[in-house]
Amino acid sequence: MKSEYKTKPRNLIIEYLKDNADTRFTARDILNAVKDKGDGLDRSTVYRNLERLCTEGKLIKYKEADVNASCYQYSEEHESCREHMHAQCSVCGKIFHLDNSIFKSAAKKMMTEYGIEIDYGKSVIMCVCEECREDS
Amino acid sequence: MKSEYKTKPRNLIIEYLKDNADTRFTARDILNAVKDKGDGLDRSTVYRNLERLCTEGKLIKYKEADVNASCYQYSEEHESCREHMHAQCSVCGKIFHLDNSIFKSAAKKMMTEYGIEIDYGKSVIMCVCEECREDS
DNA sequence: TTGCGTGCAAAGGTTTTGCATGGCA
DNA sequence: TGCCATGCAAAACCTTTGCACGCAA
Repeated sequence: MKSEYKTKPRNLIIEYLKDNADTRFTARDILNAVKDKGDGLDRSTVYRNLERLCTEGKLIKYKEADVNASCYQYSEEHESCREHMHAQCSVCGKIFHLDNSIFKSAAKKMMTEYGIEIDYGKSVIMCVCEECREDS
Repeated sequence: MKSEYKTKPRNLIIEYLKDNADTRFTARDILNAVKDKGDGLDRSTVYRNLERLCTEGKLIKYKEADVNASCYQYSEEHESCREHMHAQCSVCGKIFHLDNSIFKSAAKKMMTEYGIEIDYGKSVIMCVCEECREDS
């Protein structure tokens, strides 16, 4: 891993991530937010930084059926997002970090019945959260 | 729903779907496959047909983190792919249709611990299948 | 004949890449 | 000074759309 320099663009991006922890956002969201603050930032810089953060495991990258762009999600509390499963509300997009123990029984059955082994870090279960159920 | 015409391009696409049931593919995969067979087919025709098949519920459309293009999946046997969960091998892309009963315990815990309700039809659990585990 | 489907071309959006410049350590 | 990161521009992709033409029923 290359050493890392602290630069203004990078700080702006990190700042955005911290302000938007546990929600989904796209590269464009970051660009717009930074622009609204009066700062400038180039697309390629955003993409390169997001890419790096993903490689370092600090960020999750995924795609949603209804969204053209890649979505990202950052979480300060969860260092090991590659090791547990996530659930996402298909209405509001909120993300939940699921404890692997929940799937103990399911994992066993998936292995015996289908011969497959869960890849927890890459799995996202779609769901509807409490708030969104109440709203409807 | 408009009435449906049987055309050569549409047949080529359907043929591809049947030859590639239960695997993921992109619009480009279809274009390439058809081109390799010596036939011609336009991008827009492929997209329009895939769109229609999705609307009719005969095809599932989804996106993967590592793949830029939309992925599709067709299954002859499973009419109700919107009602059960799927698992996909992150190595070879093979898709498995999971019986919802497997998640009985997990679903209960997700509800009590996180207040979330699984959306089976939209969920895809990433996994590694038996063959791919043996290969590595 | 009617109207649906196709091919073509163009456009819009996302993401990547090469390169020279600028800035951190 | 020596790298690393940035900005800019261009290009590569994916996907959608308008339109005229062709073809199935």
